[in-house]
Amino acid sequence: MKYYLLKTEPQTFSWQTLKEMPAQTTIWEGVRNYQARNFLRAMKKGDLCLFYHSNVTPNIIPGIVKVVREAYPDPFAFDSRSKYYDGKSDPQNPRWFAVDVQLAEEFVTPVTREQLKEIPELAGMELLKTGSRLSVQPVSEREFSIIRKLGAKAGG
DNA sequence: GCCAACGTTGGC
DNA sequence: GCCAACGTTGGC
Repeated sequence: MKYYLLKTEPQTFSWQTLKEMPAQTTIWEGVRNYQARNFLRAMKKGDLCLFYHSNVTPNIIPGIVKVVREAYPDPFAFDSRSKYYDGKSDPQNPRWFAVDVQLAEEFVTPVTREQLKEIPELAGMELLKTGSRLSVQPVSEREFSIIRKLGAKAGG
């Protein structure tokens, strides 16, 4: 099993919205960066992802989602009305992919970026690197387990 | 293939 | 709102 982190701006797609989705499941679409795309394609059913809210104060991880459908062509890339439309993506040879994820675990206490920065073992995390913009990124088992424990702890 | 210009991301 | 970091575009 592998671990990842998925970034989303709450104004685009929030944890709350996910909770209200049927079966608390959503397509993870709109990834338009090749490196992020490659991580999406590497995901296997059952892999777990930290759900990260970027571009908001505070930045938090409210919980964990799991991959319930492995990578398939991102339908939004072919929809000319979508902001994620990419005319250069050929349906016969799709350029962009999506996965489906389902809410797996809601943290008792959302984990904040501030908290993460205080933990020496997390200093190497991609998320915390200056200028990191990768919206889909791998997380080590160790990092994942530390963050999961933080979230499970009542009172932060 | 280089690289300047430009647009976007995202923490602060 | 600022701006550094980064990815992409396109002229040459």
